[in-house]
Amino acid sequence: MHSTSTKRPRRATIEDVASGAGVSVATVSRALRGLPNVAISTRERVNAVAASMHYRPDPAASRLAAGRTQTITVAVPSLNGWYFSTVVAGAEAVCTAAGSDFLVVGIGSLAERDRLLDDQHHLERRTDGLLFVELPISEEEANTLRAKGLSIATIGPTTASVPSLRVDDDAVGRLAAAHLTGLGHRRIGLIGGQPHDPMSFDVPKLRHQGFAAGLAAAGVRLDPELVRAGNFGLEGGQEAMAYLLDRPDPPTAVWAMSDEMAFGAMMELRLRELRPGADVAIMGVDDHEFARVVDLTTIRQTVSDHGATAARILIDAMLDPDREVEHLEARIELVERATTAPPAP
Amino acid sequence: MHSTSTKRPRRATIEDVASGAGVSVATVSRALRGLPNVAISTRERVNAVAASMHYRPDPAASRLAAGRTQTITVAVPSLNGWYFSTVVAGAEAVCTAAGSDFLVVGIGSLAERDRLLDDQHHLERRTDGLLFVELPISEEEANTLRAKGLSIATIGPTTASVPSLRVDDDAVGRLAAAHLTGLGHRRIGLIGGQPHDPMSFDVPKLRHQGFAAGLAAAGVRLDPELVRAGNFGLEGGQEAMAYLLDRPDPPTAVWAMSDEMAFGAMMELRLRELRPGADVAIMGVDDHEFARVVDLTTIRQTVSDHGATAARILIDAMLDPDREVEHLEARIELVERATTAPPAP
DNA sequence: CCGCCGACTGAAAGCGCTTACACTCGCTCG
DNA sequence: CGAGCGAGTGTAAGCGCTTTCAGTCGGCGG
Repeated sequence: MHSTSTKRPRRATIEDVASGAGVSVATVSRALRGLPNVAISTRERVNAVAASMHYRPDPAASRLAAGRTQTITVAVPSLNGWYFSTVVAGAEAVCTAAGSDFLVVGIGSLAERDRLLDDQHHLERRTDGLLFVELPISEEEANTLRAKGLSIATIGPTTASVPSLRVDDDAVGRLAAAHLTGLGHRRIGLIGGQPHDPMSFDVPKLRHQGFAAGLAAAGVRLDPELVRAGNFGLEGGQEAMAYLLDRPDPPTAVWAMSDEMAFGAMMELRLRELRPGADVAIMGVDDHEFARVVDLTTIRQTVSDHGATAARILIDAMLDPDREVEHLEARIELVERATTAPPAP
Repeated sequence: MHSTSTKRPRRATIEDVASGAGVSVATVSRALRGLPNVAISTRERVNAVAASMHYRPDPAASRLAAGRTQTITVAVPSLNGWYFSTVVAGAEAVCTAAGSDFLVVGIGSLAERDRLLDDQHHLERRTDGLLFVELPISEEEANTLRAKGLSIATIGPTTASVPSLRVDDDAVGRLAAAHLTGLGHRRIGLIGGQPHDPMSFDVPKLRHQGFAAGLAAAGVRLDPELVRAGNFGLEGGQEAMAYLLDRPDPPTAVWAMSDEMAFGAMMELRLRELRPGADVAIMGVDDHEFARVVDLTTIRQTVSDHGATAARILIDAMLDPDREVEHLEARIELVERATTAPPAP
């Protein structure tokens, strides 16, 4: 028991299977992958022998020989944060189930995104498909990637030639506006994302637009004084709420563009001993798992499905490159809870 | 513009670089990987040529030839849930920075875990290192994996021969007990994880033990009547709290083994119009991002570091197989907030 | 009865790297 | 002054698959 250099038994190769089954390696390769032109009897024999040997094709070898990697990569701004990790979880399940390896690369900044795209040689022979989560891709970048043989899809930002899953952010804004005005609020604040956040420029803008339009439809004006942007996390929401409450004529209702921001806003309310709903109506977007915990009114997105659906679209596109480009739209739904109520009289 | 069969330019290979630099492919390979026995001048020339050609070694080819994959795989029970996604995020950052591909595989059940380990041929030539998050590994399984040439590390469950990062769950329990008894509570409840949850059997058990011991040290008995287990999420916590409050002699303070469970417990309090802190003291573990939102007293773990640190340990072990097995212990720290207070008089 | 076709199989040429081994020098050392 | 040595380089043999191409063979139409 003092030899550390135990030579481990060679793992079965395709040749072992071939000789075991009395056929050539070519036939084994075909049989195992379910290609046509293999006699049933041969196929069965090969499968049996392979199984008995616990044979697994070496991924590196087949990648090298076939030029396909059986790998899908998801590029995501961050793995922290409920939204992203949930999306990734959904995608992982689908990709793994489809027999692909699932690679994750975190893109923390626009610079990293550019590096990834710029240096496409890094990706080129490393992955077959690329799923961009909330990362905008230009037509041109898409073309370059496709020219390298990569399939792509996006969640969030939409590019005409790239299959995508998006949320109708304009509709989200309108829905929020309708709910709040429906309750009778007239003085309404908005907590948004950084309008200049280069990572997801569209979302805040569209939601803002839709919200303003929705208010207008109810005869309410969105006072620019009551619009405050911050980062999409807790801090951003808290800071923005503090700002709004400090206005000379503060809002009676506030919509935050994400539940996490709404949570932050609620923290600020608590600090000031104001009650959500009773003193200030507050609502978010996402139906984050914890929205229930604090009884937050919100607009539900089925985020886990987002990842799964987008992965599905991507895989479809990989299987059939001639398939028409799919642009799906995710469902949204108002969830009324305790943090919104008619304004205090 | 009607030809879809644009043949893309061949990507540069090591041979292109070799002829470009006027050396053999062997020398290019050595130069690019920083191996010794390459003249400085040669190395520089090769690097320059490679850079000018945007050359990247084909990962599949080098994997096949070298037998190393430059890939680290993290096996995690789920990507949903704050704890796991945070750990994974930490590990991703380190692995990517170290130049490894980062593969994620979700292990939703014990059966899947067994499949993964059983069918080790699946992993064998697919990854160099394996990080198990909250997945127990036996000595024997560890040996088999090592025999296949895989390096391993764990977060959570500890196996003697496997580098690991763990939390002293006994100490966690004692810390919680000390805090609650210090406030003057005597009738104290415990919301735990499934004792039979095969995925992470140790954690609930050890925390339970430590908690009981901590109470005992303060002269308080842990009434079995006031111990209730559920799953580690919101629902589990809510259900358990409901159960505890329905006891004939309900507790004045409750410790939940995770913040998520504590949040669930707080939901139940709200349903019954009881105030956390004032009516029932409640505390958790993790310092989940939202603990601040609801002002929850908790025991902080630096979860993001967990992933990063464990990845670091794994990489170290891979680089130097003879290195002594590291067993690190994560820091814990009491964070006092508003949900714990002395018992109502 | 013969040629042709389609179903099936095998031989062999890679895929783009790594690495053992052999080799060439210009020096140092005895 | 020759053997020996080490630094630097090249040659070539794989790594374990996939895929093209060239068959082989039995059956069927003419």
